[in-house]
Amino acid sequence: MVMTTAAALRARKLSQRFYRRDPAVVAQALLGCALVHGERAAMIVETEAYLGPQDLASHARFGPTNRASVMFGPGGVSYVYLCYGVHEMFNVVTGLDGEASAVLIRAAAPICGLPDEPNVARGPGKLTRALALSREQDRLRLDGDRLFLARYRRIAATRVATGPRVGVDYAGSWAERELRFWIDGHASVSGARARR
DNA sequence: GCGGGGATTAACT
DNA sequence: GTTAATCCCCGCG
Repeated sequence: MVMTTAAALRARKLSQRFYRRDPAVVAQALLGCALVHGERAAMIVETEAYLGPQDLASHARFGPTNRASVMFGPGGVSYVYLCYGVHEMFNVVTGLDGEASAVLIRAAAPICGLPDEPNVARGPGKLTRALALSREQDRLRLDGDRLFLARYRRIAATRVATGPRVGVDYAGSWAERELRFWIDGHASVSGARARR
């Protein structure tokens, strides 16, 4: 078996069209896809959808602010921000221009260019660290040469689990919506507050 | 300007 | 289970 490289994944890059759909649809479709940054690549195993200004868990709830205005543009672009003054979070903007939706990438399994340990990118903060993603990668097209997503593994619908999003208890009834998606039983899915 | 708090993590008790 | 780390965004005045 030949080791997959970041260069080999380039041929399977996702098009801009992929992202211009409903964030919950994109969140599920991203499971099993590869997130590639330079020579590093990991398979996405956990995502969350954020629906728009009406979603009280989303940064879009404040409108098109300096930080989050990229969410209001067309999909296929990165949104990276600093959380708790400590961790950077990597998001994929989705939908059409004017629809402020996005998908948070919460966990991934190593493919190449990073330590082959199931926990190295388990959790959104650890994922950005493992893939060397930071706010320098904010607002970049996701079909670039160094930063892109690609088809990698096909995940059967029966292997996809859903549940409430993590860390958004302040969002009232929006906290209960099942907008978190993960590959059931995968060792790289974040576990701490996985279930409620 | 000021103050509150957060899409987290690791290291404690 | 609890908490520190650490910063900048956002709302308000």
